[in-house]
Amino acid sequence: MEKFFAYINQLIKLTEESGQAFAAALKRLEYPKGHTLLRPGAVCHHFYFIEEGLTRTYYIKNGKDVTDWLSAENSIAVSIVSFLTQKPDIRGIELLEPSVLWSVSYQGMESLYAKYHDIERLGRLIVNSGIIQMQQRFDDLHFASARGRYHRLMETNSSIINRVPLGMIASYLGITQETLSRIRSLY
Amino acid sequence: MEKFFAYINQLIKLTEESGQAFAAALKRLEYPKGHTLLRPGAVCHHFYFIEEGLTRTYYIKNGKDVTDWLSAENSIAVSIVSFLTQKPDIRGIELLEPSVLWSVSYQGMESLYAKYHDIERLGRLIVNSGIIQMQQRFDDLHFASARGRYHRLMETNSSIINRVPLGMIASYLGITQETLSRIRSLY
DNA sequence: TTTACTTTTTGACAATTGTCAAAGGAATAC
DNA sequence: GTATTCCTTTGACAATTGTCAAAAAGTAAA
Repeated sequence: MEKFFAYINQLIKLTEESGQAFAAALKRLEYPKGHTLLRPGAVCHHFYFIEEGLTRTYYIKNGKDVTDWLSAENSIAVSIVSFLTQKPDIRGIELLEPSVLWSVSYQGMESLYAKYHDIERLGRLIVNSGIIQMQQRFDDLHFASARGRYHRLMETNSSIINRVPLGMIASYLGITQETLSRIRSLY
Repeated sequence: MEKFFAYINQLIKLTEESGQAFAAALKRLEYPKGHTLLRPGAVCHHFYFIEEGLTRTYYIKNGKDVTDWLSAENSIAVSIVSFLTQKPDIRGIELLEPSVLWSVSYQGMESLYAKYHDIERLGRLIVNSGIIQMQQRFDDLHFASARGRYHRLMETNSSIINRVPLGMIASYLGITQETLSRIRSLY
């Protein structure tokens, strides 16, 4: 739990009371590789802080498996639109490694938001950082060649690349596995 | 101002006091076509609600002008990452039509957040809707052909398409103007 | 080890999209 | 109304990436 609170403390210092209320809303989870956190087509009722491990958010498009997002230690895994709207989404979440997670429910967050101003602020700041991450991802994807996208990912997330099968990296970058394999063979 | 409050009321009902404080932080602006709201490379100190008109967020990449976002009446124009981080960003914002805007400063929002819990919630909900929009845009761009992206834009934003030069639509979709022109000639 | 399964690479070819150049059109200013 | 500028289309060709198929390499289980 300290890891999660270290993450939160980067965003805001909660009061003693808020911090305890927040801690009470957390649930520790431990699952093996391959475990499904969210079934595709379901509503995302929780978000997960990853203390240890690796998760993949994905969906099936035209019969093909597409990796939408990868989250490792000290970051958050969630099907963000489904969580915010509490509506079903095609995205599912699975574990690529055995993981230790802290889950927080949508209802739990709503209760905390209503009761504690500073947790409402925390929620806002978490979504802020989500927007910043999405914008960076978007910029990478928008105007760069397949090779450029791969090399940029190498620079910024090389540790994750070696923990994930090539096909998943390829669809994450918006290219085919064959193209990525060829890019890698060239340098 | 009613238009802006109608927009806000879809997200949350502010208290009388909060509503008045928020209203006091608004500034009405009226500018001609071509006016620059934010210079590329500067820090985005304000966001703008568009009562009437059309704005374009753009940046220069490899010497080419890239349209990043288009916002029309009843929506918000902002260089989101720069606004949230208060750091410079390559994005600029300009008016594509004479426009009536309501601006809110970063500092103004911070003061309101600190004082009013419900405005902090409003801020969170506005960012939520921003992330949902970005995700939709991202999904469109990630796995669809140039033609598919154009047709989807036609379905969802046909009104904007006819108000914006083709080259700007093309870079918004991540394709060249020539390719878009050819797509359109085919149906 | 042997087998079965998954992941990665390679080849041949097709489809999509980009680049460069030039010509039409449309809008605006004088 | 003509000139000027901006916007859009078209052509020819090149570059990038995708598709389909198969082989090779790596991993895990029996």
